Amino acid sequence: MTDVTDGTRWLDDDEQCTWRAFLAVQRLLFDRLERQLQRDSGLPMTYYEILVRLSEAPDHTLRMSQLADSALSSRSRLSHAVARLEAEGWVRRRACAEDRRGSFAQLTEEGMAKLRAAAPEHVEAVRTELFDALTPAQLHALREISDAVVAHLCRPRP
Amino acid sequence: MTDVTDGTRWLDDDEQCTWRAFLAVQRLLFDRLERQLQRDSGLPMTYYEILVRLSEAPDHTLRMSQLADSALSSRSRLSHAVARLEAEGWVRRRACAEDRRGSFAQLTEEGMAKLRAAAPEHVEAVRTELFDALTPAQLHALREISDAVVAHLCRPRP
DNA sequence: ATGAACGCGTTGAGTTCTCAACTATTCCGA
DNA sequence: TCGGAATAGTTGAGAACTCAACGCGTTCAT
Repeated sequence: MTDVTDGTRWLDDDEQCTWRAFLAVQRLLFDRLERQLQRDSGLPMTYYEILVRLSEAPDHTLRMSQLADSALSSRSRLSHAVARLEAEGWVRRRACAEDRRGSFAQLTEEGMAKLRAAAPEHVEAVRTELFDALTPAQLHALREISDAVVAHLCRPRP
Repeated sequence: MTDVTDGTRWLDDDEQCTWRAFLAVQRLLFDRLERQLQRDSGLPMTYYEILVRLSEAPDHTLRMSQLADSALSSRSRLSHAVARLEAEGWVRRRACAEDRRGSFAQLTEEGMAKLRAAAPEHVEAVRTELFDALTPAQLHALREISDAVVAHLCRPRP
């Protein structure tokens, strides 16, 4: 698996450990946050994320494609998600006059209430599970690392 | 949402940015790796992970519960996953004589071949999408941060 | 002015995941 | 040694996601 004759740039032991530790964070942390949010509020994190982004938009309204971009979701995923959020009464779709292919998603009052109810426990979980584990220096490093990776992933594809 | 009278330890602006950047890494990076592996090898990352852990075990064999622990998977998730891997002929289940509730999962030769075929492109993707974005110092920091979070999450629950 | 290419959003089928319930076995204290 | 609790693993139903295909509106080059 670490044969060097095949042109693959395999990971060395250190890199391997780093990668696996990072993978472990990803699984352990997000499984836990997902579970907390589901148990306490009946929402997957991606749906919560959608409510958050809408709550920050002017008039609590965003074009579907802008919402997909800001929630880092595929169009399809967002469509399915908004369908459920609409059925629950937390989001409403509105037609777009300027571009009649498009549509708006708008957070309803009930949706805003739902978000307000869900937020405290979720934020508390993020804090206790992640932030409380790290020193201020580590938090700062995490910020820079994350920004670097995001920039790298969003660069024009080579 | 940032009302301080309710006892919730809200995130300040800096923390908010850190959290969102980290969340973005999680979504962008793992969506991409997942997609690459699915496209090139027809495997979800969690299934790939299972094959990896088995390949590292003595006799390519592990108890289901050990496998679940080492792949950071729930029992149920693992059961479903192994069912598919077995149907593909990549894993075989074996009864456990010492504890007749238990069972072993063993990687087959075909499973090993599958893993060998899938690995190079996946490792290459991990390298180009993550490692190439970071300086050696950042990689080192990422390792320490990840270890700290994992230790924090695995500590005896308070 | 027209038609091809593109963009927006949705849909349906199939896959993977979660949760809760279940069987079967083992452990352990009285 | 008996019986309840704990452990191993599986199952099925339902939720969420992916992919590919689609319908319809817009854009743009000719």
